[in-house]
Amino acid sequence: MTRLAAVEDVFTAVAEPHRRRILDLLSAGERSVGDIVRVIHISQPLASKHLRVLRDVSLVNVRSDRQQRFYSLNAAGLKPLHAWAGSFERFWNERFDRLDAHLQQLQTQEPPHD
Amino acid sequence: MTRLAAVEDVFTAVAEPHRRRILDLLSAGERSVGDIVRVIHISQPLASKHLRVLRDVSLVNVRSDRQQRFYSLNAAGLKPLHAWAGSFERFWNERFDRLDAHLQQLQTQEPPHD
DNA sequence: TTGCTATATATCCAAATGGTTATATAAGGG
DNA sequence: CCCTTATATAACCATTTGGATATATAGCAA
Repeated sequence: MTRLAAVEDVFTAVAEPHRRRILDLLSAGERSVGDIVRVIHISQPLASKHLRVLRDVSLVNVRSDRQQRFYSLNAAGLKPLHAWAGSFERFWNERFDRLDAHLQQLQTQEPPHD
Repeated sequence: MTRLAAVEDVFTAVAEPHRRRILDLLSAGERSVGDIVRVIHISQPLASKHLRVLRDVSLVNVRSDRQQRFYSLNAAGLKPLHAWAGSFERFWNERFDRLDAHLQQLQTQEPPHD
């Protein structure tokens, strides 16, 4: 494949544990590369590499200040992932059993007069 | 790493598009391997390979009937993924702005008498 | 200029991964 | 028994990937 769809890329980007930890960290606010290196305990080139991946799928943004690059979270990219996983919610959430039954009733039977 | 934690495995298992399509298919009910092959349009060995991965992370179950193996969804394994992505929900869901403010108020101020 | 700091990129490598083809296994039918 | 069907596994291959190491780039300070 020449170019993966952005949504698929998000799934693979998030499959890497270090990258998830970076996103978790950034959820508390923007961080410089040096900060990330110190907190996540990975080498600087590896951090840059992972940040590049996250940037390519638009999960993070960068801001330059002097020699530093401050990365910030762009969590909207996680929405499809959350939505996809959420489409299975009824399988583990009991509340949805009721809802499913209700929706099926609406589909099968006539609409209630009330 | 010798052995990945189950939760991490779920993230990587779900990163593969074919495997997501298999899970989507199984959400409608159990399917034999042959059914999956026909619907997803992949070779039989590849289907078995992907199903093995999904089984190893307990995202699917198998049932034997004569020569056939019927795979069914075990969606509970997706719960951590959904929860993780959901922890970022406030970044794209406006409702959570209100909720955040409310929770912070509860933390900061005294509990209401009512 | 030289040198220091912060970050990105290039290069390389071992391991993992998706995929194919061939083969094994197992269950039924003749 | 042989033959077909259904599925799993083995062997193999090309590509990707996480990671380390070395180098480049850019900003700033002396």
